[in-house]
Amino acid sequence: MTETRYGKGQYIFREGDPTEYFHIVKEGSVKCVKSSLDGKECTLKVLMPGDLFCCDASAFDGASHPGTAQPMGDVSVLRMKKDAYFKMLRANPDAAMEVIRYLGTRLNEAQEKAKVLALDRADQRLASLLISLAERSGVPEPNGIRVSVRLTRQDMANMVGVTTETAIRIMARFKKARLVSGTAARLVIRDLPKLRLLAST
Amino acid sequence: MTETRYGKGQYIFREGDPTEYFHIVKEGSVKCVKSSLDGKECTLKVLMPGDLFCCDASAFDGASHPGTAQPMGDVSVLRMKKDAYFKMLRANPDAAMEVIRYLGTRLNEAQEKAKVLALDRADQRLASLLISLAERSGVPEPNGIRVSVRLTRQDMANMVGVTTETAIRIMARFKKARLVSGTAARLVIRDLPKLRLLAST
DNA sequence: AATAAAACATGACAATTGTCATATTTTGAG
DNA sequence: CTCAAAATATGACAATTGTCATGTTTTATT
Repeated sequence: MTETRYGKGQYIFREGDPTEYFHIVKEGSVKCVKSSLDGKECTLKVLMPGDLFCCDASAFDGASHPGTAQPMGDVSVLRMKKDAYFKMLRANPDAAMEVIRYLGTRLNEAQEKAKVLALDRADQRLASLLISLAERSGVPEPNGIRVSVRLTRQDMANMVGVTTETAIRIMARFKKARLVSGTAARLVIRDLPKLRLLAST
Repeated sequence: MTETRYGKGQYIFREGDPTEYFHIVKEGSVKCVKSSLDGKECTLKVLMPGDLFCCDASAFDGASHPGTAQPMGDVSVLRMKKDAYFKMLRANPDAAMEVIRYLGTRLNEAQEKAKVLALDRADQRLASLLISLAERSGVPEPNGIRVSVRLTRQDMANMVGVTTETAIRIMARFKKARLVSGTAARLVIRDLPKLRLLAST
C-alpha cells in the first residue's frame, strides 16, 4: 500500500488506460469523469477521503479503465497492485464483505443518479446535486451549509448533464430565490428544505 | 436456496419494502424499476437468468429496497435469506469474489448508463438501448437479430428516460431507415452497424 | 499589483422533447 | 371468435434546454 500525491493538471489514470492498481482516496477529492467521442464530458462522482476506486470489474479481467480519475486540487491516494488487492480480499473475509457493501452502496447511488437524469428537469437535477453536496461535504455555518468541495458552474453542469450556460442560469435563479449563495470558492446552501421540495416537484 | 415463481401482475418486491432475501434470476426476465413521487417510472435494468439482485447495500444495514422488482411474464427466481447469504459469502471466498466482480460490472454498467442519459440525445439513447438488447438477448435470424425480451415502446421509453410518444416517433424513424422492424412481440435489429454509428454521432 | 486566463453572466434564437388530443391497430382474455 | 384493453401512431403546440455570441467579473500567476 503506497501513498501517491497528485496535483493540478495531472491525472491519476485516464479512460482507456490499463488497470494496474486498486485505489483509496486519502486526502482531497477526486473527480470520476467519462467523455463521449465528441468531447462532451460527464462527471460521474466526486470521491472523498475513504472512497475506494478502481475496485471494480475493470480490475478483474484485464479490461481498461472505464473512466478518468482526476485530482481536484492536491490529493493523496493510497494504492495497491491489483493482484495483491485480490489476494488480500481472498484472505480477509471482513475486507471482502466491506468491499461488497461499498460496491452495493455505489451501485445504488449510480442507479439513483440514473433515475434523476432520466426523469427530472435540469433545475431538479441541480437541486438534487446541491442537496447531496450539502449532505456529503457540507460544513455548517451561521447562515447555511458551506460546500467544502470547490465546484465551478461548469463542474456542476457536468455532474447533472446540462450545459454550463443552463447551470449558470439555474444557479442564478436559485441565488435570487435565496436558496444558495456564492460560487465555486465559497458555495453556501441557504435553504435546504426548499431545495428538497424543488427536487421532488 | 428456495425457488419461487412469479407471474403477470405480481411483484417480487416493491420499492420501500424491507429487504429480507437475496435473489438470483433462474428463468425469465425481471424489470428493476424506480418511480418518482409524481408517478413517472424509470426502468433501471432488465435482469436475465443468472443475474443477482438485491445483493447490494440495502441488504446490509436493514435499509429498504431502493427499487421495485417486477416479473416480465412468468419468471422463476432463487432466493436465500440475507443472513444465510452473508454467512455463505464469509465462508466462501470464491463466492465473495464472484459477487465483487458482479457488482463491479453492474456499477460500470450503471455509470455508463448515467453517461448516456447525461450526454446523449433521445435517438442516441434509444440506439444504445437497441445495441445492448441485441448484445444481451439477441437471437440471430436470417434478416437481423431478434430481441428475445418482449419490450413495448413504453418499456423502451422508461429505459432511456423519454416519453412514450418520443420513443414511438423515434422507433418509427428507425423503422423507416430499416434499422429495426417489428414491435414488442417481435422486435428485430436489422442494421446494428448503423445503430452503433448513430449512438456515437 | 498587473495581467492573462478562467469563470460567470445574459440575450437572441434554434433544436429537442414533452404535452395533450385523438385515431388506429394489435394483443390477450373469456 | 369477440371484444375490451393495451399498444402504436400522428398532429399541433408548448416548454425546456442547447447554441452561439458577447461582455463582465473573479481568480491565479508572474
